[in-house]
Order: sequence, then C-alpha cells, then structure tokens
Amino acid sequence: MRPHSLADHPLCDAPPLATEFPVDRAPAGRRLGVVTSVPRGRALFWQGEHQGHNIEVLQGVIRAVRLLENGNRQVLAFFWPGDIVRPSQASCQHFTAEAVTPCRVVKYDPAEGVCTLTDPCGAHQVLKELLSLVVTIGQNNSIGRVASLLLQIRSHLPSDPRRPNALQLLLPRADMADHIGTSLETVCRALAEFKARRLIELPTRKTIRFLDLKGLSQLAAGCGACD
Amino acid sequence: MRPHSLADHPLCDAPPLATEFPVDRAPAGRRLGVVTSVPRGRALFWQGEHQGHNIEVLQGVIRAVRLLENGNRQVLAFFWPGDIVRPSQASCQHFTAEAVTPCRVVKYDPAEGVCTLTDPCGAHQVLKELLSLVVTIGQNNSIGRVASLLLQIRSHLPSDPRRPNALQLLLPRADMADHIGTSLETVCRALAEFKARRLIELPTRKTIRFLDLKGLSQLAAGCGACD
DNA sequence: CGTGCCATTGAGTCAATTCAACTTAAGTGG
DNA sequence: CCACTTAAGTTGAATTGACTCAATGGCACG
Repeated sequence: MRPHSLADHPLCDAPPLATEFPVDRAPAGRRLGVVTSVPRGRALFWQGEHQGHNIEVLQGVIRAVRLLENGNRQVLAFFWPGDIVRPSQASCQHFTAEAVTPCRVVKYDPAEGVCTLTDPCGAHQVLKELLSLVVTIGQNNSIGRVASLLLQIRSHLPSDPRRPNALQLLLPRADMADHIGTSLETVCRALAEFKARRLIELPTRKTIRFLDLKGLSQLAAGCGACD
Repeated sequence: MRPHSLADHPLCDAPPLATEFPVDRAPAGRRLGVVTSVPRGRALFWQGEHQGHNIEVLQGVIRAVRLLENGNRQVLAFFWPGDIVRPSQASCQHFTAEAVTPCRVVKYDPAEGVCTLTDPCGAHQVLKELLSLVVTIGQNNSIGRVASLLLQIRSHLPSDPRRPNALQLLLPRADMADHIGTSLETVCRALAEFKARRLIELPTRKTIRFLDLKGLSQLAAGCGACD
C-alpha cells in the first residue's frame, strides 16, 4: 500500500542526537535545557525506546513517524518552531522523531520543565492535530487531503527572502504523502492541479505562493474544523 | 465522498439526555453521579456546546462523531462500558456523542470526579486510539481497515448467549464505515471476503465469530501496533 | 402480517496506485 | 567553478480497487 520504506531514508540509522551546543537563548518563562543541532534525517529518539526528555523545536521541522512491520511509515505529526515534542505522550505506542530539515532543538528534563502528560496545552495540541488528521484522511479524496495539508502547514512556513509573498515549503513530497496516506506521485499531481487552477504558484519545487485560500479550503472537507 | 449524512439518523434531532434514573451502582473507588438511560441514536451532547460533565458508559456503546459542513460525518471513536467520555478533551474542536445502542451512563461532575484534561489515563487512552485510527486509515486498503477495526473492537464485544463463541457485533455497518473512512458497501464486501476466507463467521448480521485472528491481523497493516 | 430499515450483492465508472521514464535540482569532488 | 553523481520531483500509461447507483433480500418492529 504505502510506498516509502525505511530504506528510502539513508540517514535513518544514524545514532540519535549529535553535538551538544552551549545554551543559546530560550522562549520567555521557560526553564532552559541544552541546545542541540540536528542534521536533516537524523533521529532524535526511536520508537520503542524509553525517552524522558521533552524537546522544544527552535528551528526547522521535526516529524513524528510510526514505523510499521511491513517497512512503511505513517507520519503522525509535524513539529514546528515553538512546538514541544513529548515522547511519552504517545503512551505505550511510541513514535520515532526525525529531523525533516536541519534543526536546532532544546531538551528539557520533564522533571524541571513542562511535564508531558499532565500538561493540558500539550495534550490539547496533539489531540487537536490528530483529530483533524483523522478528518483529513477519512473524509477527503487525494485533492482534498493535499489541500487540507497545505492549509494546515501554511501558518508555519517561513517566507522566502528571495521571492515576495512566497513561503518555503519545507516538507518533501514523500513526507506529505506519508502523512496524508497517499502516494508521492499523487501529491505531485494534486499540486499540479492546484497550480493549473491558479490556487497556488510553485516558483520552485520548495517554494509555494498561496493565491486562493478560499478556493483551497473548498476542496478540503472538514477545513472549517481544521482552521 | 463520504455518504451517510445527518439525515440518515432520524433520532439525531432528539434533545440531549432523557430520563434521569436513581443511582444504581458504580465502579469501585469512583464518585457517583446520576445514572441515565439513553435510547439508541440519542445524543448525549452536541458538538460545539460547552459541556462540563464526564460520562461513564455502564452499558451499550457511544460514538464520538464529528459533523462536517457537507453533511457527512467522521466517527472519531467508540466508547465501551467502563470508558469515560470527556467532552472537553477534544478541545476547541468538539464532537457530538451519540448512543449507538441503548445505553446506561453515569454523569460525573468533573469538579468532584475524574477530571478531563489533567487525567493522564484519559488523555492516554484517547491519544492511543486516535493514533491507531490514523494508522488504520492511513496505511490500509479497505480490507485492512475493516480487519483492523474488527480486531480493535473485538475485546469489547459481549458474547452472544444463544451461540457459543459468538460475539454481538454491536456496530451497524454505517458506523463502521464512517469510522474507517470507507463506504457502507465496502464494509459489507470486506466482511463477505473474510467469511469466504474462513477468518470469521457471521451467524447473523449482528453476530460475529472470530475463526482466525492471526489471519485477520495479517491483512491489517499496523496491527502489531494496535494490539 | 405488513412496513420500513438495514444489509447484501451486482454492474459500471472513475480515481488512485503502480511502474517506469524522464527532468530538474542539489551536492560533491576534482 | 565546473563537471559529474545522486537525490528529488514530475509526468505518462496501464491496472486495480473502491465508490456510486440500483435492485434485492432479510430481519425487527409495530
């Protein structure tokens, strides 16, 4: 069914967490941990391993991935700058966290930081995202799924300094596909379709310009809910 | 896309919560509320309305439904006897809770009972279920989705007194379909397929006998995770 | 004993996947 | 800095699978 196996991700077997950097800066009111740089593709922690730390994303994008027996993967969520990855939130059923792009993160010891499960905000956020993902996948065809995904990630995308009104589309097609349960090619075709309908522009492959948000959301069932 | 609209559910517009019954009995160690009978199809509370109560299911099955602008619905979860429905857990994005079968429930005032968001167990359970639903929908074709659903609900189904080793399949086909994001007919065909492969038996439409659990789980990707 | 709801089955259509070829961009080393 | 190598994205064609629509069958309820 799903295509992109583990073997597609060469950096996957690199050891978790690399160079430790000195403390840099931190969001106001939060206890500081250690700032770390994570190269693209590197795992922060592995599905199944007991991991106590909470990790705040400073720069870049992290993906939460569930690896399956058949080698396929389901991208459960993306974490953007300001988000906090809480490993044990997924309970008995862990997930692997990997850097989609080069990242900078801060580790928090949950004992001294925001605490995993009892933190209402964190639980809220993940629940909200999973709910809208279920609706996105359950209610939409491929066009609708991609439209819904674009609308959801839009607010997190940094602007492209070179091109006015354009955003950096940080996610590769495969990650989008594995998130919304379609194939990579189908994502491509959906994007091409949106371009043809003048809902978006794609100045480069990794750059997107939104032309018609209302038009996009009309293609995505449940997007009154997701935004 | 999805078929079964609100209009398909005639009891849907009945007012929430009916007859109040005197307190009956309660699980050990929990503060008692008021035991209520809920007829099939009746809503316990509505998506969007602010609802403070937690509701424990004593008998029957409750479904959590997200209603969409286009009239379709996504069944987010089922609640079985022993489960506690926490309305505000779904956060800003509420859901409607309806009785799949005639139910008996107990309302808890969250102030004096188990409390919604800060309760780790509750958050855990819903998160776990949503995660496995995402995998079920995202990774499986229709056969796999139905197989996965059957395996997930199996442990909750009461046995059929008339037929040995048979369980009461409490969910109508439409509810199964709207949960796993397929059509009602596709659920039927999947069940027929399982019957033909001698993985299950269907003595009646609402009765199921599991013959080959391993066979079923081999059809469902991600079921190493979901069970 | 009807009547209506739910479930099942069939046929045709359309959409998404798969497989494959090709294009473009990115990265690497001379 | 350019040529080369590899990864990522795009497009096409064929196939399969799921949906829709429709007709029929069975069960529960009044």
